[in-house]
Amino acid sequence: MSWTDERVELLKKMWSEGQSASQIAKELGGVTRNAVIGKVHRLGLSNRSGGGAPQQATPAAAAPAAPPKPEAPKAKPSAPVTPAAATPKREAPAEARPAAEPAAPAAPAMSAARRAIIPAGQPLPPQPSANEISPEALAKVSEIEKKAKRLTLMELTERTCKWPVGDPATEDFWFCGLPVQQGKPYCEAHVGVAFQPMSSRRDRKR
DNA sequence: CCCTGATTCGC
DNA sequence: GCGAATCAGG
Repeated sequence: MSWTDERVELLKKMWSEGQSASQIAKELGGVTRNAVIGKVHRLGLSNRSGGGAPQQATPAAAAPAAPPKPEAPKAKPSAPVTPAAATPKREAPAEARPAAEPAAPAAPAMSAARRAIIPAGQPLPPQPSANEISPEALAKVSEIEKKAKRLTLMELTERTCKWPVGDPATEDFWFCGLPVQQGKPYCEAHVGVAFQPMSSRRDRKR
């Protein structure tokens, strides 16, 4: 693979968006994160500042080269607003057993998809959910989504949060990807809304 | 251990 | 110019 114009463009775009070198490498394909970092430096844009600097820059970095930033702060269209913050709460699986957890990501993702067939982008509140997740947990989730790695299904590993965000039927769909909590399939924030203690349903008339 | 970016240096 | 190896850090 070589650094074609298109690839460089994507690199620039992603880098200024705050994506990590490894994520960019995955997206580009055919290159390692080292290659990406190397290119970033050769392009002289190690200074990420194009609208927002959310990452965690290395404090000890005396970069002598700090050329002007030609990249204009292109408005990031990605939907920061996600109904998913409230969406998945409905299917929050109240699992009490810390054992076996099959295809965790598929479950919530799919169920969200089938219902999304109706309205896309509108809150889908029907469905009398019989559980209330602490507002704190939900707030935490919407916040965490800003820092999410936004991985694709293929990029998920055993230690990346598999919480789905967005509508699987659209481009705006990804998995959290943040570091999972010990043994769980989700990150801390998502574990909070995914695993509910058995409650609010003392009457399990069946 | 997982991850991050920074730098070096043979190619 | 490129990027693996390495370094330094969280």
